[in-house]
Amino acid sequence: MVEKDISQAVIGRLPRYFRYLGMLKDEGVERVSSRDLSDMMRLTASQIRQDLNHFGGFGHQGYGYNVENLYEEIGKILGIDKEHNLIIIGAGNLGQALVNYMNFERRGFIFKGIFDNDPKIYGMKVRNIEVKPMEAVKDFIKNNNIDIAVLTVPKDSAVELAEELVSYGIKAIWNFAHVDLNVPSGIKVENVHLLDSLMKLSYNLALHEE
Amino acid sequence: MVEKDISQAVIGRLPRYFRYLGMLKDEGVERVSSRDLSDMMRLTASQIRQDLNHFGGFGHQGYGYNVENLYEEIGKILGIDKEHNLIIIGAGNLGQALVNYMNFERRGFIFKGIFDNDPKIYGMKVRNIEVKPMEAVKDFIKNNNIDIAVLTVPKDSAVELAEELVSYGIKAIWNFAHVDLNVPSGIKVENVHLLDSLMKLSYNLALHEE
DNA sequence: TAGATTGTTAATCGATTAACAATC
DNA sequence: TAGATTGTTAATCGATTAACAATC
Repeated sequence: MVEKDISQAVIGRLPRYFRYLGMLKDEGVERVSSRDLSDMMRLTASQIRQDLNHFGGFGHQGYGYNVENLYEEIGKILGIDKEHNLIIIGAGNLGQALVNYMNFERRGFIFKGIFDNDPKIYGMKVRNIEVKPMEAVKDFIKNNNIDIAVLTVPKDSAVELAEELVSYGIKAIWNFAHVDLNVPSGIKVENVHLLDSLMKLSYNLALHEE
Repeated sequence: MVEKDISQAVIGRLPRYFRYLGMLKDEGVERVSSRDLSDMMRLTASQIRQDLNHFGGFGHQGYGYNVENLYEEIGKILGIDKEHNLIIIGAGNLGQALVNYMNFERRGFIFKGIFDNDPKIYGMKVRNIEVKPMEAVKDFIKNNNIDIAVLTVPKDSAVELAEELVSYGIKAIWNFAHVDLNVPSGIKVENVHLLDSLMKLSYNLALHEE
């Protein structure tokens, strides 16, 4: 992977392309034109072609794109042709819900460990994974080839925990805590700020009310 | 609220402004300049001033912005000066986790009802709210002044359910199902596509690996 | 071959940044 | 008053859309 400097706007659309191509594949569709795909996805054919051509010429003139091939190529670009090992920090409701959600595993995101700092739940099992104390996380990362840490802890401890995880070699954090993490450049953070999302909905709702 | 045609890029930044202003308020800070705020938030002072001026001149020359005042104004813009009543469709792990998460309620997002189509869990209580059968949702919406429906159901039933909810008068949907809903214009949808988010992280991780 | 559709260049549109007069 | 900082206009940058020659 040497495609550099591709805007996050483009990258943000890739999973959606992937999803639509997966649907077409499941329907047994063999090829699709940028025009047809754009009709389905409600964006312009031009944008689709521009987006894809950041990564290579996957299409054929007069034919369009081979669905199965393009699906696979986007999968590779997204790095989900390989498995990823995850740990989750914070075994609360949300943490447990994520571990129990099977679709991540189907796409190669495998939960390997769950950690918490509440002794009352040490040993508790969530989908066959035992909750371990935070003290065990350092060795666990080293010994289990962990790529991604999922932070489902209260915001007050999140910033400090992120720094700790980075010091143990974690390169990517999926952050559900409602706070901006402060990590060195090179460490990838993807925020899921649920309250922010809900506020956006509230704004758009207020706009057309009354 | 008559501020129209403001780009979603701007709106997407409002909750973050709100969060930083809340922090400053809690620290007892009285005023802040766009410059100071931009240093904290790692964006340009120019952008902050442009963003805010979409909604009005909240600052004062030579002084900056009054923290408490700006915090309140942004709260109003986001529509969280009022309470919102929500129902949740799908009482699985994620649905339960959301209901149990107290921070939504603290911001005026109140879960009023939980619905599912699995008879085995009818009557089960999640934070004192009883899970009701889907058949009850129509009347519930009518009688309880519900603004927002939260969809935490498998993707296969989501599209149909969304249409049903719209027919009952729901104006906003917070969609956790991994599918694009098909609703009339005017109905607000905010998607939380967790798998897409994780894929973005995977992409960015792959980029700098090896 | 004729028709379809790509990849890519050029044109447009929109968002961000810079600059500065206004003014507290 | 002098200094600080806004609100706003102008300049720049980047992303999206349009157009079309290349070619399957």
